[in-house]
Amino acid sequence: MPQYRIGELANELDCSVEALRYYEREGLLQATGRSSNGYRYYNEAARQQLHFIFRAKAMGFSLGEIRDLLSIRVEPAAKACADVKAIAEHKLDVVDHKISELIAVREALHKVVDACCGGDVPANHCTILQALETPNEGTREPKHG
Amino acid sequence: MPQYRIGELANELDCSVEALRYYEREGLLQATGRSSNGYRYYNEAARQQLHFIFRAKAMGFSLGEIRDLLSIRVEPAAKACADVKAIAEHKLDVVDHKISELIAVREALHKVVDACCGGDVPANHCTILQALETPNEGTREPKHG
DNA sequence: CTTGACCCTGTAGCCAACTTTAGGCTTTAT
DNA sequence: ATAAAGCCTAAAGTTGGCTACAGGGTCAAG
Repeated sequence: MPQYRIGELANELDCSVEALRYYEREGLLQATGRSSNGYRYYNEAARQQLHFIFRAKAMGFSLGEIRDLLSIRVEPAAKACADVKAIAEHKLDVVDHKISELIAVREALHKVVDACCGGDVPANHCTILQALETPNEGTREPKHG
Repeated sequence: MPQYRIGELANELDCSVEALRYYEREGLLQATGRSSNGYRYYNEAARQQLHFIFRAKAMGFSLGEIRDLLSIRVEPAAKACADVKAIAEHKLDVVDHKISELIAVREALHKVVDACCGGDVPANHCTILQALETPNEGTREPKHG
């Protein structure tokens, strides 16, 4: 059963030592124990828990949400599958919402960029600036290509 | 020509008084002037500039980028249309990148949510937790359809 | 025996875009 | 006359997820 010192674990999972200490403070990952000299050590289970944390982070969960997921993971019998699914579904909603907002932004930017002549011409009549100034929505139609 | 006190302008454009003072400190929106009592006042041009700021913010520009856009707006003859377009196109790239990242996240979440029974059953074998634990990437292919 | 890599704690700093707090004027309404 | 509402400045606090620093102990190599 391998044991890791904090630097080894950080190295192996490609994060900083400070991040691991931070996770400990935040209650996401306790060290397995301390050596007689006070050094933290971690076992394989801790390594897997850290892996779990990174995977959840990559899915867009915040550290707070990950803490919730971890509490379920540690004591899975106490919580229903539905609870986990609810957390994931909520996050899915949030992500969907963000995506649709960003798509709206992209469309607006696209219109505005398309409408711009982009020439080496003073920006006196730049349609991007105009588009941002008009009190109504976006660029309606390019004035002259 | 209407003049606004800071609270009136904030009210009209639905932001906080503090935000307006912050924009002033950050060089985004100077008050038109000060009354004898020291109160800021704003004219219509200032109101439009604030409107510009909000529209740009809604497009995903940071305050720093908006400052750049404003400097162009304030002195449009000094900058070419191409400069403005470059800023907007760069932002478009950034937005596109964010969108594709979020779509990847959404797909991963979707798979994981779909695979979960979601029942009122202890989470011992919750597929979401399992997916977060598996050492390789994501859900590759459904095990059995 | 000393250098350097590694570890410890605790606190402070970073980023953006504000918000809050503290302390103090001015104006408006009663 | 007074109280509420609105304005002023300057500075500190907020959020999340760390990173950096100060000051010091531990440990293997040369």
